Amino acid sequence: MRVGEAVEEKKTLHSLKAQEKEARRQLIIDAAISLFSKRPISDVSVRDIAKQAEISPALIYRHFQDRDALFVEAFVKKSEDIIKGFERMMDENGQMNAEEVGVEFVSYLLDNDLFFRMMTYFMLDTNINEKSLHNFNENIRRLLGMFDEVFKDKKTESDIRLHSHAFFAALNGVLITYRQYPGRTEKQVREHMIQLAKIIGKQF
Amino acid sequence: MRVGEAVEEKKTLHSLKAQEKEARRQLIIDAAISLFSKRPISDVSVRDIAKQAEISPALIYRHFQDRDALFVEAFVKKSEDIIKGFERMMDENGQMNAEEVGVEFVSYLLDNDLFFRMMTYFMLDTNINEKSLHNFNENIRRLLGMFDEVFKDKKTESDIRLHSHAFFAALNGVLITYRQYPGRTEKQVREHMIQLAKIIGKQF
DNA sequence: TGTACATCAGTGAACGCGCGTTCACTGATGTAC
DNA sequence: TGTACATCAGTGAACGCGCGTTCACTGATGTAC
Repeated sequence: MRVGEAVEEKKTLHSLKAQEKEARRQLIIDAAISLFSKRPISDVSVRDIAKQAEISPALIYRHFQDRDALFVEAFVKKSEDIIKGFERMMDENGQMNAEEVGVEFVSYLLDNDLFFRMMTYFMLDTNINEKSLHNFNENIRRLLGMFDEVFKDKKTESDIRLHSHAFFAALNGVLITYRQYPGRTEKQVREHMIQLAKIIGKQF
Repeated sequence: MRVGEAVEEKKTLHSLKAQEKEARRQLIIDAAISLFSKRPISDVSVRDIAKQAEISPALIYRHFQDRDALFVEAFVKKSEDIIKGFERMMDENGQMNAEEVGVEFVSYLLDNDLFFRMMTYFMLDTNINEKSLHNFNENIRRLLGMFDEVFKDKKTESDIRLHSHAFFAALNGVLITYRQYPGRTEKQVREHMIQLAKIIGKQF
């Protein structure tokens, strides 16, 4: 039994260690996210992140292969948080029609504008590794699942997913296209986007 | 009269000079565009552009205030070219309904993918000066004008522009959202986007 | 027509900087006997 | 229980590089008298 106990304890110690390591990893990722929220992603350096996390830059390379790997993990984690937040909001609101969902979606993503800043940043040139990409796609699929709910009574089975795709893309387009509307205040931009979301929602 | 002639000649010489200068400017801009087409915009340096234009890097600063000014001019020029190309295509095709326009738009911008790469690049952090922004907006307005044509019989006056905005944004969204569809070939992505453009076109 | 001077496109090399990443080391903790 | 050794998180400084931009200069062309 003693041998068994020893092994048990060793396992626990090891897993505690692993947990600590994971926690430190997350601290680094959180530091990155915090900086991404404050300024353009391309202006954030490894040194900046180390400083924010109050560690040496060298330590980052004990947790991540390179700068890109850290950036991608931060992106995937923050996306997940944002999508989960939207999910929670949808649950609270209960059943909604397309117009209402559209308005909620646009409004929520205007409040969480890092989502699109990250999306566009990573679309431009970064190569995302298999595992992170899979993780990210899982989140997007959940998001599309929420859109499916809207159409589930009105369309035939095979059309549902296609309409979700189209609706989702259309709302993304509103958010991206009018982001920097010249000569309009932030509030006016928001109102215009919501108006467009309503128009699109009505059609679907 | 002699004096008058002299002035006339001087003017001409001066304007010839100015034309030459403008031509050299355009060569630099074209070199930039040519590199943007080949690789990620953020990977293109002033030295690269100088090399492509077969001039010294220092000369670029005799024509442009700084790197960003050159990048923005290249962006505005190429956007204009692409939008003009679309305009020409629309003219050739004659009157079209929303579904047809949607498919043409998506298809054309897939062939000219630099447009969205530039759009997203410049949306992220670059500050565009007043004059260039004005120029760019003029082009976008012409584009929206083409969309107006689609709705001009079906909607009331005040609704036309709003519907153009919504339709334009929705199609942009399709192009941006499914750009990097995991596990699909370029051809499959194109087909999916066109399918979505049709769905959106039908609703409008 | 000839000459002194001004202008300006154009250059290659250098400046100064910040970046991602690695090096060589420290010191705390765990392990084996 | 004490001691020698292994492991590994963590560090500050350094490496090497490429960037945007400027410097100090050249040489061709135009201008004035």
